[in-house]
Amino acid sequence: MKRTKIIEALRGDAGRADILVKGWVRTRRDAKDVSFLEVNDGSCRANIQVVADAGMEGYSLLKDMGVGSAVGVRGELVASPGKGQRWELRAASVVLIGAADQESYPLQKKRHSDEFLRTIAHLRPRTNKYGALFRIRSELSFAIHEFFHDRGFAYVHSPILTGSDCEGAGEMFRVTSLGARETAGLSSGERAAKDFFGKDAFLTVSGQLAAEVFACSLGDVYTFGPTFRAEHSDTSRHAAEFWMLEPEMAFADLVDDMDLGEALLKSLTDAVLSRCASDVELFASFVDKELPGRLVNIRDKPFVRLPYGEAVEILAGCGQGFQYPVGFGLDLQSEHERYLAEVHCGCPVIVYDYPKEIKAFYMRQNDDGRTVAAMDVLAPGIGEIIGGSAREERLDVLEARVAELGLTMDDYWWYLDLRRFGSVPHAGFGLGFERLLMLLTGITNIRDVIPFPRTYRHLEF
RNA sequence: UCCCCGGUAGCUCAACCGGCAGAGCGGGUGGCUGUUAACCACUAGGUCGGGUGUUCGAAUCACCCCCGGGGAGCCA
Repeated sequence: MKRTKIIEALRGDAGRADILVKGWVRTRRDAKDVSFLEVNDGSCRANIQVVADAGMEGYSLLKDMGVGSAVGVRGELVASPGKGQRWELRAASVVLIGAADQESYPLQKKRHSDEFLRTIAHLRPRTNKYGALFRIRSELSFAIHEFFHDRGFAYVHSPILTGSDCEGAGEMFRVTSLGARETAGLSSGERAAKDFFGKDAFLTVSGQLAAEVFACSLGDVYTFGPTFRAEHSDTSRHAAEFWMLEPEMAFADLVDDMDLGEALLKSLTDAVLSRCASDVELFASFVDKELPGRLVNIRDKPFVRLPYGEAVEILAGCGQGFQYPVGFGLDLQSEHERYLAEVHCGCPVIVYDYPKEIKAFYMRQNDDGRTVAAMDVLAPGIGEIIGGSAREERLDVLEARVAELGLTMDDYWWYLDLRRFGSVPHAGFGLGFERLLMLLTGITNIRDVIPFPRTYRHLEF
């Protein structure tokens, strides 16, 4: 007999004579001649209540069906006479699929701390909170593909391995197939020549350059995949491996870029609100009481758009005592970003036209000669959630900027070729997927929104 | 890398000014005629993160180290 998923069993409007449910026991309550099993199979937040009467086939197995054990239950789905659930499964027979030793099973019925659950990342998805979280993560990934697919964007698989050591966004992990013995005594150049690719190889820090290439051929594209940073950042918002979404549009300017970013965030927020209502409710109850209001706010209220110069004036004149100085040419600090989003605007805010000194070389220079067409979306509680720009498509301007900064583009002849042959204005942005999840769930530590977090000094599981 | 807070039973935490190591939950055993993170009774369970020092006496005070958390910088 085929198993019925619990989400399916609980969704109907009628009882069912004979179904088979499989899942893990969340708790068991025994009375003298009847036992109640709460079984969860991960398909939804809700458990199904199994009622097992003495004398039922397999009743003697019940004593081994403790918390965490895997069971199969066949029986009749009937309206529940008890409070707390609409349907229950009146068991005709039960089987023990996989026992869980009660003395050593680490999950208890009661709430655990996030810190403890991180030490058992292989079991934490079996808890209500992490089950809900990882269902949302999955739904959100799907919603991203839907959003772009509906708009005619092509999904580009940017490479994970790269031979370029300055994609422009931080420290990189070097990849090698050589052991210590094979490299002993070699210079770095000799070592690179002997290595797998005949040159140094790294894990990518961004798919942007590949996205630009494909935008300048397929038009509208996006990349969505893992990226890697070897920075020694040890904070609740940084991981060494994280997922990044990077759309890129040809024939587009900064306004198009901002429009896309705002539409994307609104669409994804709506998707989570409408498709994961029960899971969102869990986060509203146990993680962040203000979550539903914040999500509705993101979905419904137009984002404020603020030129960097105005943002600086607001910060300088607001009377707030900031720890770091405010002034044109200085980068916005966390405290400034949060003031703008949380206090001044009360909703996500897009700051744009930043001084060129504090932004990357590839960003398109504005006519004022001192700013670039860059934009950051700052979200309440999180800070920067999106960072993007129009790209410098004018070869001479780009080369001048590269020279000015003392960079070398030797490895990027192909990137410059985009500006040599049929160059077009184009724009895009990067969105940190984990940070988006934090924004949409209220979870405050990045290690708790990724299945197996990789952070500085931590590589478990 | 810097600043702050913490580490006591499997988990979450108490232990006041230095004086016998505690509770709830979880586990085990037994009980209970429909329970809702059930309930009742009994019970097992400790290198007080590690080291050094001060003291008649250290979970408690001092110093060093390890680990965890929060914040900052950098960023996504």
